[in-house]
Amino acid sequence: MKGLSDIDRKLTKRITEQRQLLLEIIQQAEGHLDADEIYRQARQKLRSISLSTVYRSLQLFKELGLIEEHQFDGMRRCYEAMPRTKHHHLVCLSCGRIFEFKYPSAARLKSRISREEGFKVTDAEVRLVGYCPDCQQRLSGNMTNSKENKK
Amino acid sequence: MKGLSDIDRKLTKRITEQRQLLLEIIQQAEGHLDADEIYRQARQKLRSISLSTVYRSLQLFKELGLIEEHQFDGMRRCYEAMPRTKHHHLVCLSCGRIFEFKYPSAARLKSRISREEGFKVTDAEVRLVGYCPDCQQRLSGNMTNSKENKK
DNA sequence: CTTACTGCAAATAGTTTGCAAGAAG
DNA sequence: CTTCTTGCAAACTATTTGCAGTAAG
Repeated sequence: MKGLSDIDRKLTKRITEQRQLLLEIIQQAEGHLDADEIYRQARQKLRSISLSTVYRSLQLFKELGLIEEHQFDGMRRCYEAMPRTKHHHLVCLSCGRIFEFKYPSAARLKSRISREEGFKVTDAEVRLVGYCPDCQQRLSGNMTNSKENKK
Repeated sequence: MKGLSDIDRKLTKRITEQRQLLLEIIQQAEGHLDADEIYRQARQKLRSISLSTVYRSLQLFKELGLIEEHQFDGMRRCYEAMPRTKHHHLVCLSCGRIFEFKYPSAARLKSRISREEGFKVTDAEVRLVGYCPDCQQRLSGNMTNSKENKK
């Protein structure tokens, strides 16, 4: 016991090879990666890395505000480097890919609800689901049901 | 084999005591229930019902368009009777309760994205997170961390 | 009889945790 | 040496599946 209160604990975060690598992978990625994809990519550079390290690092990055975590209905969680500009997501029900779009009006909604409902809104996210141009084409052409891609 | 193609199978859905009970519970509920809560409520009326029946019925109701499934980041899935009027959700980060609000502009966004991006948008959902009036009060008053309620 | 539905137990998927060893300050 | 981090294996949680028995048409 050194006289430190509970609040003061966990001060020193080390920059390890693993963490550096993982963060790099997330930041280099154009899109959104799930834990397993990050793990697979990391193993190509650092054979010995473990899945728990991935999960623990993601947790840490989240706390530090370096990345953002999303979970779209029914899908596994995915991560992206903290975006400089706020955006929203469009999920394709067929191929599972995630697209982004801007929607500045969300800020207005946020303050409206805060004002009208007394709810302190910390974040507003708009999620659209549907079919991307590619999949619309593919699905109309042949009847092959291709829903199992991202399983 | 009766000459039925794959598409023709699974035609007859039976109305069983279990299904009736489960649907009733969901429809009577004011808010959103998760599978386990539905299970617990169902057992009070029908002791022998099993959790897998609950899951299988939820699946069925979803397919039939009788209920809607939601999954808010990190939380377990929850269900509500198919709402007559479209609404969106506000999740309290402290107590986990889910509130609803209307946002007609979402329809406009939906058609805008369809038009501009060639994405066929089937649904638009706005999700706000933050702190409900009750929790704001409670959290400012005393420092007792009450995040574990809904765990 | 044939098909649908159920409860039970076992399987899965994704994620988290305990622990002992190792590396950093 | 004290604290932080890691890999491994085991634990956990939410959900799904296989199966044999039962009920319904």
